[in-house]
Amino acid sequence: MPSPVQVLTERFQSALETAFGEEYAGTDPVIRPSQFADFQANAALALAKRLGDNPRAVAQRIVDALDIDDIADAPEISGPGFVNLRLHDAWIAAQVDALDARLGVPLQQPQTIPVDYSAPNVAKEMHVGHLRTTVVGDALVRTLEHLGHRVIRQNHVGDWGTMFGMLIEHLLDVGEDSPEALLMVSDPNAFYAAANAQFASDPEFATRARARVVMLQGGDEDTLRHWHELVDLSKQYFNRIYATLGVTLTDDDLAGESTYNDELAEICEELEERGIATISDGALCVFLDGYLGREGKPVPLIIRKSDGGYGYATTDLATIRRRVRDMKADRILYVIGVTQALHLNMVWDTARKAGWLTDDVEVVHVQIGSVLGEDRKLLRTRSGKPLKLMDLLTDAVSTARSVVDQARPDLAEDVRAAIAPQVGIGAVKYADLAVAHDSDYVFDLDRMVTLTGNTGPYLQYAAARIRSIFRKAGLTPAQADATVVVTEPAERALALRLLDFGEVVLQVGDLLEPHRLCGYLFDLAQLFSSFYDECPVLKAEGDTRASRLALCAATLAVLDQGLDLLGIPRPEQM
RNA sequence: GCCCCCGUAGCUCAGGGGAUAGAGCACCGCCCUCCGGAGGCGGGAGCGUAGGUUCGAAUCCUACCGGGGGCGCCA
Repeated sequence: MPSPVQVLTERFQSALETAFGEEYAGTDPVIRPSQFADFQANAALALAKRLGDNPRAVAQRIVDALDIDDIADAPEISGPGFVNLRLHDAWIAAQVDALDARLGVPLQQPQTIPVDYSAPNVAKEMHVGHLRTTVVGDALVRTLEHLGHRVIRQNHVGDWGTMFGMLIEHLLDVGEDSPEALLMVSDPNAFYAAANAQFASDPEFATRARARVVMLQGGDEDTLRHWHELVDLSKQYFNRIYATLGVTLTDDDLAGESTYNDELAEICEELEERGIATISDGALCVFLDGYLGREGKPVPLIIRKSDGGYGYATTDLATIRRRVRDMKADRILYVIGVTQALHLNMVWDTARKAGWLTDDVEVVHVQIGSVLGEDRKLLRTRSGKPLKLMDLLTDAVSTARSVVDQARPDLAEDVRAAIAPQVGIGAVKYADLAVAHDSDYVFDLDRMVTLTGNTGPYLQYAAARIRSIFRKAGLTPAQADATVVVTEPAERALALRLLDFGEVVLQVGDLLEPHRLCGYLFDLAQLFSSFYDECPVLKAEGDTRASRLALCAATLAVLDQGLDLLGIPRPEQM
């Protein structure tokens, strides 16, 4: 079921071909929403110069060749050469009727798309930065899969490094099943801090820790077993967060730094042999054109430290090689903080130079902006410490609880208790998704959970109320399959907007911008609100009632599908 | 110093080169005895500055101003 924009684009392209010849068949007719009609076509203005004719005359020639009587009124030429289009009510209604389970979302030519997102660190608390890459990444993944792509989730967890010597020794000291060890699951920063304090204050411990690092890197079996225990404890922590958030990541998606260990030496050797990397101050570095740092000095990408260890530049090179060579990626997404832009660009340029990244593979940095506090600085606790993510989520749920309590005192206690997490988590996730992913935004829990404005709870409420209409009608939405008839302006506006869903989802997958879907769903919910305000549904009779119920069902389906693509929970009632 | 991101209404944010720049919140004034008010209608107020490209710029380019971030052995 093509969207109105697609239908109109096709009609205009054949008109352009008819009017101006084959070479114009592929021209974009520039179909846009219009304040004076349903849509406008702006192609004439751009074509005027090329055709050596004035824009209004060009518009007339297009209109003369245009065949759209079956779907729209006679086009009007206005202003400097805009072609205004008003779709037939009957056509709009028929298009809504024709919506199937995909709701107008096309299946694209499948691509293989590894998506790198979330990427927390073992033995460290996830913070709001991780929250955003996790939530945005998951929405992109869901959307791309829905569009028919083969998405490979890549949770590039920080599970390797010199700090593991210290962590392992600490684990051994406190005992594997001790309460202190279980802090890894409940409060990983506390575990880390305890280990670190020991390292700083106890020379004997520090010596053991350093020796342990050597054993770990040497592949000592016993040490590896302990390392696994640590990673497993952290997995429990990650999974607790993911379950709370309703994120699709599982253990199968873990592709941590440690999984690249065997490739790092080889990568360095190859780059050095081929003269791409050189030793500088004892470290193996890649210097690339165009990267200058302080005082005009070239910025190195350090792929092997002077002590022989490897940093994240090397593992990131390994990720590219694996994703291009082994996974046969068409597109690779890195859903990572905006602060990593320089690093990523240097890694990509190095990979291109080495031939590991080829021009037929598109790499995209989905830049994630920072989450700020009211003071416009990075969000922290009042005492200035980084915020524990689980605390933040707990806060969100309890704030949502009070909103639900206030809005729905009629519901039973246990029902309200069940709704609160859906609303609270949905509110936080939606706030992350509703603003452009690369912009910083101010975290304001109270605003996120309100039932008015562009919030998650507003959309959840919209869907819940439509469900309640069907409960009251004694029907399931699926049973509301009557023919849609569009007469009232509010019905028309709602129906027309429903038809844009596929186009919007396509854009989200294309531009990797979930906030477009948020904006669309909000707009749709508002249009539904106006419709419901102006057009009685249950009180209407006969075909009108049936038609309006069908519109309700279509709106609910789009809201549900849209929220699902965003990963926002959908309470039955609220 | 170099590079990246960002300056849109009082606040939080949208605006894929197109007509008179939008929404939400906040504020002011009206209206609706409503299927569960996420009510409805109206109002004030804005594209950091200066150039350039274009028939047309919030959008593309350049400079400047202002804010944030990054820039050799943490990841």
